[in-house]
Amino acid sequence: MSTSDRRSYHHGDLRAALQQSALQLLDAEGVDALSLRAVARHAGVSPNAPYRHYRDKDALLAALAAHGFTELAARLTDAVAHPAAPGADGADGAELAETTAAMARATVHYALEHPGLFHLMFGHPCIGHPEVVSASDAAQSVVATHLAAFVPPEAGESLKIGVWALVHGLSVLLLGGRLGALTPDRTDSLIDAVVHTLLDTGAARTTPRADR
Amino acid sequence: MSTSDRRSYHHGDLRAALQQSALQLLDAEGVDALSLRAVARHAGVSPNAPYRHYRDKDALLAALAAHGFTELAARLTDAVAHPAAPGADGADGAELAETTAAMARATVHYALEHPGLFHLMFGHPCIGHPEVVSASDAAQSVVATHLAAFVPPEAGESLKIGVWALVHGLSVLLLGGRLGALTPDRTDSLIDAVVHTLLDTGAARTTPRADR
DNA sequence: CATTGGATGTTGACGTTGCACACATTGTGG
DNA sequence: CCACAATGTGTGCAACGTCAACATCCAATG
Repeated sequence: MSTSDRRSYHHGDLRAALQQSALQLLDAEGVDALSLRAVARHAGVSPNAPYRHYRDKDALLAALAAHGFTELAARLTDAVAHPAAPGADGADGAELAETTAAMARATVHYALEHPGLFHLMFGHPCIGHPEVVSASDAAQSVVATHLAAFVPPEAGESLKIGVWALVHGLSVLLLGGRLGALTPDRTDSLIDAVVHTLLDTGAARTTPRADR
Repeated sequence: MSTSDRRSYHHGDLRAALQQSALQLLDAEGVDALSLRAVARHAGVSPNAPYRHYRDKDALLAALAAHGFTELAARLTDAVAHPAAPGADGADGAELAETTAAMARATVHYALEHPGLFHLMFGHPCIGHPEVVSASDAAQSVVATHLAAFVPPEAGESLKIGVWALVHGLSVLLLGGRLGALTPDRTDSLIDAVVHTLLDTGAARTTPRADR
């Protein structure tokens, strides 16, 4: 079978299998091409089997989106925990920009890795589901936490929103492939350049870092 | 009939009527609730009439999206042409932030006015349509033009991408209603605060040459 | 052990959708 | 005046989401 062998009439853990199948199809075929029936087919069960585990199609999509946000949050914390930045100039005042760039890179990578999922997470309107909202809030709070170290709580709210918006906007732009096809390296340096152009030099430095 | 009286077998300008009906339904019911048949119904014609004017459903959606980008571009130029900014005098170095905030406000307003359309413009993957791409590029170039006055062409690319990403991210965030329900006034001041937090003390002052 | 009940998967059906085909109606150029 | 291309209609089909009824299995109870 596509995902795992079915022992008999009962499938050991259909819920997880459906989620897995849905994720594969989502990133392979796109959001709107994802049909509940196709998911069931891929999992090797009848078209109506999913209804024993999800109330309707939106419930499945919501579960996928929530999973995506949780995974994104993990990526974000990882990205900040051990930075992949080459120069390692972390000591001076550009830490804010560097942290932001790291989170932007992580988000964009995740978006490019899972385009269908990402589009579902941010694009689908039916995702007012509370499950999704809380997962999304958790991811956002990761950003807020990492940002809080650099600014007074006064401006923290604006910064948080701005950075989250910037990161998300960059992801969408790059996902759309509108900025030309880029190698992963070029993508990273583009992200760095954009982030630094916007908010470098804020507190400490006064000259934009113009590399390249 | 819903839109206009049909004189007889032939409808004077079905193409435009369909577009109009589709726009109404789009913002009323949401993107995925929009069916070609519903559009035809709303326009008072048979389910297959649209196929004489649009190759398929995606073609209709693409036309709508392109229309949206064109209208957005117009709003952007308007917003910068006669700024609605309150006490802010534009003579000092904060012009960049003020211009950006104006464009962000215009975009967010447009997004909140036409949520369905906006979601289609940025969310729908089937919009690789060349018609949409060129309209989107036109809108983006409006942003680039207004930004070019404040920075050297060197950093212009990064700034353009960053501002476009920021504006789009803010729109999505506010469209999603994730930041709490806001009055229009509160929305505007939130946008201003975010944009200034990101740009004011940073990029604006770092470019000493306010050329020309 | 046998029974039985709830959880899980299946089958059939209904209404809706996007789209392809053949057909009807029109006003317009020869 | 009339054929013809443009435009709208009708019918049909496969796929979809979802509901209702049925089948099958595991597990607890006697």
